[in-house]
Parts: sequence; structure tokens; C-alpha cells
Amino acid sequence: MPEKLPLSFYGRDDVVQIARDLLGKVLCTNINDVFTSGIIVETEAYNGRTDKACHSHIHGRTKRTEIMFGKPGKAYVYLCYGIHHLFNVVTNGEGLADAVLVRAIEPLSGVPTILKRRSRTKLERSVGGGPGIASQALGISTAHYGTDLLGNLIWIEDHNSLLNQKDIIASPRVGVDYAGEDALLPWRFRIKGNKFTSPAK
DNA sequence: CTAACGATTCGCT
DNA sequence: GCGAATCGTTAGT
Repeated sequence: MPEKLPLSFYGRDDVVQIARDLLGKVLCTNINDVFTSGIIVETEAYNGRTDKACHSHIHGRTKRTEIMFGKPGKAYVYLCYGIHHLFNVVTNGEGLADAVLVRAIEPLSGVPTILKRRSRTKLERSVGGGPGIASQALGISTAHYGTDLLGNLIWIEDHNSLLNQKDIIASPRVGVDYAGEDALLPWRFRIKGNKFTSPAK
């Protein structure tokens, strides 16, 4: 049986390393008694203290970002453009506000349900590729803000799929040009050649 | 209380 | 490939 990632995985102090490690892991949800899961194929790291692109840095500690300042292993779901639910994993210790954004997943279990949620009929990139898309595919919404990833609603499993380091592509993050130099940091990771990740640059 | 903006997506040319 | 849609949160009056 696959093992659920322990709190110690999220509690480490290197958010970039955690973002790398999350690639190939399996994100599972049990929403309304419907089980779906997907392999994490693209992530993005946000460092609350040094990264100007991070919400916790832009806005400081607010009602919305507060969960990032709390304990690790929680879900931070942010509503973007009024429509898109972006799913993040809170990492590191209390008060540090680090987080990893899950940008894309490859549908694994409950595919029919995922296709239905996305109003698609075939497994194509538009099913799991993209931050808001991946969340929707697994049924994650702002209602899951602050969900404990060690519980039985949303969690991440380790399927022991060891990735070769050369199959991990690091690149600058997109949509964060306002962050100046920090927008150039190669903190976006994806699995090489996976059809559900964003097109290669 | 009111105004401005965004870690994006979808549809049309 | 490019431009508009859309609404909760944030910050300012």
C-alpha cells in the first residue's frame, strides 16, 4: 500500500527541495465520498521570507494568507481572478509562510469523475494541466482552505516512483513579473516530457 | 464604504 | 497566438 506523506516531509526548511520531491507523488482527494487522485507533474515553490512573489510577502499576514504562517501540511487554496482555485501545500515551520503550488496533475484514479468535472471526454492536457485546472479536476475548492493533509479528505501519497534528476526541469515562474529579480528564480519544476505539464519554453 | 488588482483560462481570429 | 472575462480580497478614503 502507498504511504501517506508524513508531517516531517512538509516540515523541512527547504521549500525548493520539497517542491522537487513532490514531483511524481500522488495527490488524492475524497470529496463528497468520491475518490480521485493524480500524479503531481508540475510544482512551484514560494518562500515566504525572501521571495517577493509570494502572497505572504506581498500582502503580509492577512486573513487570507494566515494559513501559510501556521503549521505545515495544510492546504492553502487561493481564489484567483474570481474563478480559479489554486491549490498550495503549506511547508516549513510556524511563522515562516512557505508554500508549494501544485500546477499540474496527471489523472490516476477516478478518471471518469475527473473528466466529468472538467467537462471533457478524453485525457488531454486541458484535463489536468494548469493550476486552476488541476484543482478543479480533483474537486478542490476554497471550501478546502486550511484542510489538514494528514487527514482523510485531501492527502498526498508516495508511490515510490523515483524520478531521475535529469527528468526534472527547473524554469522561471510565470505570471509573477511584478516580483522583479525574484521572478527569475528557477523555482518552477516539472517532469520532462509529461503531456500534462505546460508546453516547454 | 469604495476602488483596484490578480500565482489564469477560454474563446475567437 | 492574443485579448477579454470575472469576483473575492486588499488597501485606501
